Amino acid sequence: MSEIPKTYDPSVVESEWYQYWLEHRCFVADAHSRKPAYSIVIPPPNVTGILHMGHVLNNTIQDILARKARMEGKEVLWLPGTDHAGIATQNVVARQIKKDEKISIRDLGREKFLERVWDWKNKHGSIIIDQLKKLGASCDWSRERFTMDPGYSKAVTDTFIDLYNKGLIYRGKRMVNWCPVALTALSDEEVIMKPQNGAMYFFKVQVVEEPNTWLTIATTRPETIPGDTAVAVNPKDTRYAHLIGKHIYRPLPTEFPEEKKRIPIIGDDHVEFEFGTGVLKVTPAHDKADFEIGQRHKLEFIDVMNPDGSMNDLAGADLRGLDRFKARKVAAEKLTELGVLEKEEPYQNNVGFSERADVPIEPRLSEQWFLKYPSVPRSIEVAEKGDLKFFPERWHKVYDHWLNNIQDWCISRQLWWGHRIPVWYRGEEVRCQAESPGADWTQDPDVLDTWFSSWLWPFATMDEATLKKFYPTTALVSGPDILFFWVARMVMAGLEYTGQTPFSHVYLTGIVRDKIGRKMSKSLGNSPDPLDLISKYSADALRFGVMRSAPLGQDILFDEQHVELGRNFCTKLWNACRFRQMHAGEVQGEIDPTKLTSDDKWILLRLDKAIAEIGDALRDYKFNEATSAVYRFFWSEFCDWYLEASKAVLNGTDAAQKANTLAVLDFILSHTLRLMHPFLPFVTEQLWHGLGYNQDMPADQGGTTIMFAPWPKPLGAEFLQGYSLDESDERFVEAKYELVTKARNLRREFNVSGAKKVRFVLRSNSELPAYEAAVLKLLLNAESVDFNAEVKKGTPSVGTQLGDLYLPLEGLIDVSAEKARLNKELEKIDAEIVKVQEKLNNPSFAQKVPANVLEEHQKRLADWRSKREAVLRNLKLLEGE
RNA sequence: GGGCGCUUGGCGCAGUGGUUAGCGCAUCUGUUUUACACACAGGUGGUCGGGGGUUCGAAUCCCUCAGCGCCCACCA
Repeated sequence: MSEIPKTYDPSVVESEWYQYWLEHRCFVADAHSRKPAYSIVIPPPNVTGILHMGHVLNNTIQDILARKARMEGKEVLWLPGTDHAGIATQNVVARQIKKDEKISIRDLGREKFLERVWDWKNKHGSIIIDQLKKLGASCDWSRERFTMDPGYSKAVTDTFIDLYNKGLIYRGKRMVNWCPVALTALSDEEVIMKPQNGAMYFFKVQVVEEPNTWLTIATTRPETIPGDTAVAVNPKDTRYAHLIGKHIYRPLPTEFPEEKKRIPIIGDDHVEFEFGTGVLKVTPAHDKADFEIGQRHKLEFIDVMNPDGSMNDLAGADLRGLDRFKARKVAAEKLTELGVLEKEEPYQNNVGFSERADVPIEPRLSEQWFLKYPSVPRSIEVAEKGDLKFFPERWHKVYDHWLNNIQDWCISRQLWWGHRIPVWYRGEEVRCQAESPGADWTQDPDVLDTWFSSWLWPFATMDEATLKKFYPTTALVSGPDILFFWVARMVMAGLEYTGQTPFSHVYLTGIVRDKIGRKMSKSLGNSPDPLDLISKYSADALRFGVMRSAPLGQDILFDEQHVELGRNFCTKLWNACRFRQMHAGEVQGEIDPTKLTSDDKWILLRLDKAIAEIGDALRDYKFNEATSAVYRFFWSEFCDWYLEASKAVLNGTDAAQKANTLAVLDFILSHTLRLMHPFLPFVTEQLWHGLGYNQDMPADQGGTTIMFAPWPKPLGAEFLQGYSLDESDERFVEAKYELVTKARNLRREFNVSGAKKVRFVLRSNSELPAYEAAVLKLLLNAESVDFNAEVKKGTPSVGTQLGDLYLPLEGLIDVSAEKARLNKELEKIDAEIVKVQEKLNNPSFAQKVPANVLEEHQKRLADWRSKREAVLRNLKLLEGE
């Protein structure tokens, strides 16, 4: 046992213990262990990323699960790593190069650029890993993986080849979400719909065959008119149905000859009667729905834009070279000049934005690789059958809905940073294989969507032995924002390639928001730097604060005050342990059951309850409940009551009794530290050693580190019986504490300072044992507690379950005031009695209510009545002689 | 348009049919009492978004309205 210093300096302690754990290989998972396995794979953060509050939440939860599992005797693997994050990383490095060297990456060339990205990765890639270490994450760093590691990359390539050979991957010219800034295709999931304020343009077109007939078309995108290859109406729409088969002249580009502007009027069910004018311009190359109409009617596809979103030659002389937004305005002007623009109305619609570049995506026809998702029915089935469970459960529905409506996944990206598509071309020949078939073959220039690699994460990260021991993993902890991107896809890949769901529990955290509910973001500047919080309050404090405010799957409104609370809690723990140590003595061994005081029994029972509660809460992933239970037990029950009561013995003279109380204190503290360790790994480790609890333990049971000390189990019937702990002890002690609270209230009401030692009188039928009297005296800060002594008329009093308590006050007695006070009290009690009685008098209540509820109500009534009697007794005393 | 979540004291949340609706923060009062002022003791403050229903009994179940938020969806 080393001496616990007066103040706790987390900054030193935390880094020392982390180093210690690393040196003792505490986080390393043994694939050949005989212990039952518990495994988690980390959601790999972006290599370019820095730790934010979402990571703190996510990884604290995983760490809690991992640490608890270790203490429960499991062989734990928490597998860490990072994601190459294609677009994000490419952007970051490209921007840096542009800034430093004023050159674009195209100038640099593919090979050179990739070298730069690797340089960047090697230089900065460990930042977020180091930050996780600061947080206390107990990951097995010896197994750290990166999605572009050679082995991992091979898995990605092999997967592609396999799915290709199965006919699930195909190449096709289709409508994709095109990001005009990143110049790449995106998956549907990477598109974010945002309401935009734009305009609806109404323009008219002349029917070729009926020059007197004009149709009015509504559009938000007049710049795409040069790409229109038909006009569509609903065949059931009587206003227009007769025109199907005829033609109109497309107004743009103006300089085109008439025959080039002549486009058909077609009938298609997709057109809504009510919307706009009921006439739809069809632009198959620039709109997903129009593309489908185009296919149905074998229309021409005219692409009028360049990849960067500017207009090309086909858009005509007026628009050529203009940016799409500028072109929209110019197109509207042209329509006005032609005299065909009827009106322009403000209009709000949803526009898809590129997640990364935050610009409107362009639906664009392009040649891409697509994947028909594998193992979809089984993915739905495993969740239905409960082999895959969601916490909270409601996410199952969301998962299910997505799987039932998925479209093929566009997996190719026009980027350089990522896994190259393993497809080779020679003229018309195509081959899908890892290595080049020969010198005259060229590889597909595209890379794969980052998620096409991360969906293999739970198994592609593991070697054979590790897989055998730790796969499938136990739990996955993720934010709900990547449920589709990552979680669902991992299930599919897992089922397809391992035949098993890669994890059986999915815990979806809330999203961390600021205290007024906004999403944390760099641009708002409302995201605190977790490292600042750690250096200000400690990692333990940060973890505790975040956990305490993280209800099951609800969004978390982050407030620094939570962290402050966490720090205060650590300090409280520190001081309570110091208190134990100040009362000297070596760690006490066994508790002598015959020497237990009522308070000892009470706190042991409370501990038992807390252990059960914390265990249950953690089993259900209710981290805030677990944290609250820890908090309540330790602070409100142990510190506020037991510790204070224990001073009656510790400051006394009975050495044997003292030793027993110290043994109880050690028992409680040892359990408490272990219960807290998953939440507060550092301070608990420090105190575990500081109090010497490691000394009697075998090395793998907490002798070296609290990390492997056994996780507390409920004490069990045998223990409770052996120590003769039962409800009567609980009731008595609670009555005692109730008396103390009431007495303190009495002081308050009569302005008697809590610091002043005063005399109390307790009048009761049964005498209190000396120990109880001593505890009362201490808790009441009394000069004495006189049993059944005489009190003067008008002495303030309060009725308790242990008797009537009086606070004799010389010279301060005011009979009428006291009478008024008691009468007021009486009124309150009477009201309660009426309430309960009314319930009990209701005949259907007595009939229908279960026996225990009835009993409870009767007990309550008796309780109120005895309180009433106490007040009446005292009133009588006031009036009497 | 569909789905989901939320609405409890000033703020953030617990409580999902049965004690006097809890907790933390904030606030007010008192206390520097040898574990802790990052503390201790005590207090003020809510009838549980509105309305209706089921029930002996509802914050808790059902219906409905309203507000906030999220997700999904090819209405130009």
